[in-house]
Amino acid sequence: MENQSLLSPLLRQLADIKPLSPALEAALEKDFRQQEIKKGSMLLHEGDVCKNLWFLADGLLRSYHNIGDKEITSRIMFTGHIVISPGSFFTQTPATESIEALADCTLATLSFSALQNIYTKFPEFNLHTRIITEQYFAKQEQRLYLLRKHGADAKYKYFLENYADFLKDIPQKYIASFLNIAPETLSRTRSRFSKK
Amino acid sequence: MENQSLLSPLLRQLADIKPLSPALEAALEKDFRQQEIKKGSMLLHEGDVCKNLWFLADGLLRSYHNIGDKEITSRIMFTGHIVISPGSFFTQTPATESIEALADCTLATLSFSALQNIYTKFPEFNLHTRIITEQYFAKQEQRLYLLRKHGADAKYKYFLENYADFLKDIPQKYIASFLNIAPETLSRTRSRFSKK
DNA sequence: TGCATTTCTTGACTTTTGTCAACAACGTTC
DNA sequence: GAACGTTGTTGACAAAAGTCAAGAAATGCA
Repeated sequence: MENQSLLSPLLRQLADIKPLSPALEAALEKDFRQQEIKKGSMLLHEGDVCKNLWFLADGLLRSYHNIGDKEITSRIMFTGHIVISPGSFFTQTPATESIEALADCTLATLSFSALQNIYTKFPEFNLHTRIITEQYFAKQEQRLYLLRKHGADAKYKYFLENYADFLKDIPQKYIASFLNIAPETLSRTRSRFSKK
Repeated sequence: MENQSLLSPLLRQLADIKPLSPALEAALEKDFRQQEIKKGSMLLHEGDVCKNLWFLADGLLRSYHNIGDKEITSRIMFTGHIVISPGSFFTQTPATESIEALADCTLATLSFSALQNIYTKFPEFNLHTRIITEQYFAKQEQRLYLLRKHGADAKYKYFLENYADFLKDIPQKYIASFLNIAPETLSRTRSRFSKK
């Protein structure tokens, strides 16, 4: 990858877990390639295999499922996130979700096969990804907790306390979808909250 | 651990990922200890740090959150599962969930610190746990998908297709809690389904 | 700046689910 | 096998959220 600074936040994140050998760092810089996508375009289509891992150097992404005739937002990912469709990437089977860009994005892209080669050549990299997977796992738990909350008010309150800072500039319809409630319900909940 | 056969399903699972060196296998057999708990007893209390990883050699466990005045089931774990409270175990911070035994259980228990020692002595073990964490991560996604489904009927249908085989002998009130619906609603949904 | 599109809000209404209560079914224990 | 506690079912009702529709506000684009 030519533009080294794009990858440096990720490399720093990895080095914080355990310093990377120069050879491993060089391999990562070689195998990640830069990718730009425009707001509104799709990074992954439901049914396709997620063949890449992305580091979102800048921008905003949304993953969603089509359930019946409506879209339900599974995750919203912003600058600094490592992005995959987990079930699809890990097992290289068709994805059940799509990923779209909510803003122009700059990505660093690593293919599944390149990652496997890195694991083979640098077995110590398993430590880094083990820990990162654990971190994202714990985040998923928090997400599950939100969805289990009863009542739009409780969900919105939890959202304010745990996600609002990150998801400040996002259209409300996506927040509603993230909370798994109708946009109208969110609108009413918000006006009820602001009256207090 | 004296009773080697208790651990062998886990060792086989690990060896399927990549064969274990005899030294690593010996270390695991040494550090895992056998533990029995009775139906109804607690394996982990909300607020405590999850200091152990368990391999559920036999039995049935349920994890749940106390939300408001009611319990909401997060997971149901049966024979063969690796059990932790993820957010708590990975970061050694207080758990937000409790784990109770729905049946008499036989467990193989590994402490967090023993696991860290194993990582230090056998860095190659990170490969195994990286892959296992990925597998459980993908399962969580499926769980999230269920909770996002709208309507008791759709949830129950998804449950039948994806979980029913595993959760056959479990009281319905826990299934209802697993689906995040009231037991009465599940009862009505079931009777509606059986009429078709 | 002005027009067009999208998003947000509000109201009226419908549908779904939760709640409470009574009772039936089941399993356990003595 | 009788009495108990637990679990599951059913009904009536209340509460919550979804839906549809109209208009306001915000945004994007020419």
